[in-house]
Amino acid sequence: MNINERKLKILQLVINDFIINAEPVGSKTIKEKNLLNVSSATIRNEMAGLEALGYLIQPYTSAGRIPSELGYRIYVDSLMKMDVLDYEEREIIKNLLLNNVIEVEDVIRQALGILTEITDMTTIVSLPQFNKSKLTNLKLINVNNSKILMVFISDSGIVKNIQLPIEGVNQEVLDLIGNVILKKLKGSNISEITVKKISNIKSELPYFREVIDYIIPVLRDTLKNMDDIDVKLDGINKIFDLPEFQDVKKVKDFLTTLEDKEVLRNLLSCEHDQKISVKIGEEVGLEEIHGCSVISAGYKISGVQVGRIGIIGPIRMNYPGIISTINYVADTLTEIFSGIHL
Amino acid sequence: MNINERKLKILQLVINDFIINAEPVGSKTIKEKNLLNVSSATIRNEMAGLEALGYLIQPYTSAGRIPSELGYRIYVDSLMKMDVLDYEEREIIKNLLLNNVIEVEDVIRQALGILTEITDMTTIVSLPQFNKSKLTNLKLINVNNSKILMVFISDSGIVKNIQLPIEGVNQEVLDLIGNVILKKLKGSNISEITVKKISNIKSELPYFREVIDYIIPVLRDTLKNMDDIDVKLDGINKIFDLPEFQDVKKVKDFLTTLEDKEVLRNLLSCEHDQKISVKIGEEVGLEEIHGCSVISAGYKISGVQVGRIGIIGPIRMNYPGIISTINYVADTLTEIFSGIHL
DNA sequence: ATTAGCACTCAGAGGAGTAGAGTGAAAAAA
DNA sequence: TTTTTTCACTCTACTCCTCTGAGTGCTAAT
Repeated sequence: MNINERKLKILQLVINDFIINAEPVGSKTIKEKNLLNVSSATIRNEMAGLEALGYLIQPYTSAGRIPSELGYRIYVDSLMKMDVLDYEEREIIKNLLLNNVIEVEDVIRQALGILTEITDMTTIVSLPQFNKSKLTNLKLINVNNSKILMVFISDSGIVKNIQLPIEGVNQEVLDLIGNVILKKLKGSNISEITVKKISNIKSELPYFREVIDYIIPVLRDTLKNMDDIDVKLDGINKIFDLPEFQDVKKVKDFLTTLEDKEVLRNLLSCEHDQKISVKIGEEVGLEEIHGCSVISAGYKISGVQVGRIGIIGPIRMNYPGIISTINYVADTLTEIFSGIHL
Repeated sequence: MNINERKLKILQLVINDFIINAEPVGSKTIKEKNLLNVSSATIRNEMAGLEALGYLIQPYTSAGRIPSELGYRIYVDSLMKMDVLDYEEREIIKNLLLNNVIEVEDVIRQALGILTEITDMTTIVSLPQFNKSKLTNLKLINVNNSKILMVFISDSGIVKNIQLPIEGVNQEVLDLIGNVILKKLKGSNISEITVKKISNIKSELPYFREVIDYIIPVLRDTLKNMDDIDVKLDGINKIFDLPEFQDVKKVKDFLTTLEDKEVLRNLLSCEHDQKISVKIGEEVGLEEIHGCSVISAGYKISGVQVGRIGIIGPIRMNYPGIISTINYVADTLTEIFSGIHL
């Protein structure tokens, strides 16, 4: 059995139909689209061929066909016609995102919300990795007699707070210590701030040893912990409207699995930081989640891909439309983060 | 038809059984508990009486009875035997909470997680209202040439950051301005920082007018927006294990409704800031949520009730056990927030 | 006032029957 | 050889029916 133009055309029609109706597609349905001037019997023969090739699946004898994961792969790689977002849609997205361009995290959260509304899918985003950026400012602030606040600021405009329990150090001393630490570390790539570099600070601060001895290990641990990429989720209840999630067990599995941030990171991860990644079914690579696809696109801050934004939904989804939307949202994020310097 | 001891005893037994088994309770089941030396026929008569009084409901002819909301109300108010948490359970809760006593928000989040695990219910908490506390420190920090960061610290140890887009103001100037604003507002109750009070600051800062003119309205707006109580949710997927949520529509309604923070605030609100609040069924007062009860307890920071922690679940729940757990968790929060001064 | 006895009710499970969508394959047509 | 017509066949989903069992309410006896 070999593949041919007509088979591919039929595969495309079956997938297009199944994406909309979520029900097995029969030869008669394809015939009625009037795009192939052949009878339903011919289509049946071709469909049997596509099944033998592994692109279609028959749920049971005498049902129509549904696409296999391999079928979707072919579809995504070579059959689907990419949508181009029309001007209005692009303007809507851009304007909504430009609404709030002060804090990186807020812009991203906004983008996630917009993507949820447009795609009607559950959306995921990974926030910029703090440790990929450079430290530009650091402050120690007295909270009260028993606690100080450390504020880190990176060149990508991300702010991190850490509170440390330290007894009675006044603000002047904190400013002094803070300035010495900052002078030593300013401009360093955060992931490159090593134990050695930090230990050097000590030699420059002969006073307030007890405070320094306390702060430095905390600083080190904190920077180490920033390795974890933070991930956000939105639109989980979009799945309730999908026929794929009409039984409670499926919903439970889906929601329970997505509670784990490690899982979310995994969903968004992809080889070589590709711009667009489309994982279909088993390619998603999580044992807990079956029958889902993940589409994501990377966004950049100062030319470096620092995070990804995407969606997760049933394998049956509008790939071309969703890919273009995600792509545009990611591009707009990149544009906002580079144009207006945050 | 009048109420009597035996009827109340039967009501109690029916509710205790229904809480566990989630199925209509028949006269035979009650008889087999061997706590009443009467026949099932007598129990049937009494149950018919309880139904006439509105405490029990028969889902259909020839089914057992289930408690009505009124029945649960009587149960909670006077029939149930309050559990006392045993020593071990108290120790577990306390130790888990003492694990992390640096930031108020982290402790509360931890408490929420613990409550979810112990009660197997969806949990809700309202974070301390920033505007009920006093401003103790304020810093302006240069993020980069186009942005500054304002850090507010309150006496309850809560920290808020706001980023403002302001061009090229150097750190010395920011320190100066920050100090003047702080001197003027330090110790003020945040909700009492009025427009007038803020405007007074201007007169003390004859220099850097353009920066001041920009910062002051932002400061005012920010403080005004802090009125919103922030609310957190945990354990939403606990509902999947409950027989009450075995159809997708119910799950959808539940989850969709709880997405709205305003709804969550409503769930936790109660008259006169009672220590413990038990809202049963319709008393929950939300049109969108039926068949649920909400139990919550207030916690304090420096003697003032600043937030509440609680659970939401089906009306059929283990009231005595859950009430004592929530009560203990809230007390422990209060203790942590007062003992170790944050 | 309580209980035993009994006829009655109703949800839910299981089974039979039916409709309809869709197939595969043989035979006819192109 | 390829395509189409035709038709028997398959399988799900739905409806209708019956049967079972839990639980009731009522009556008469204790």
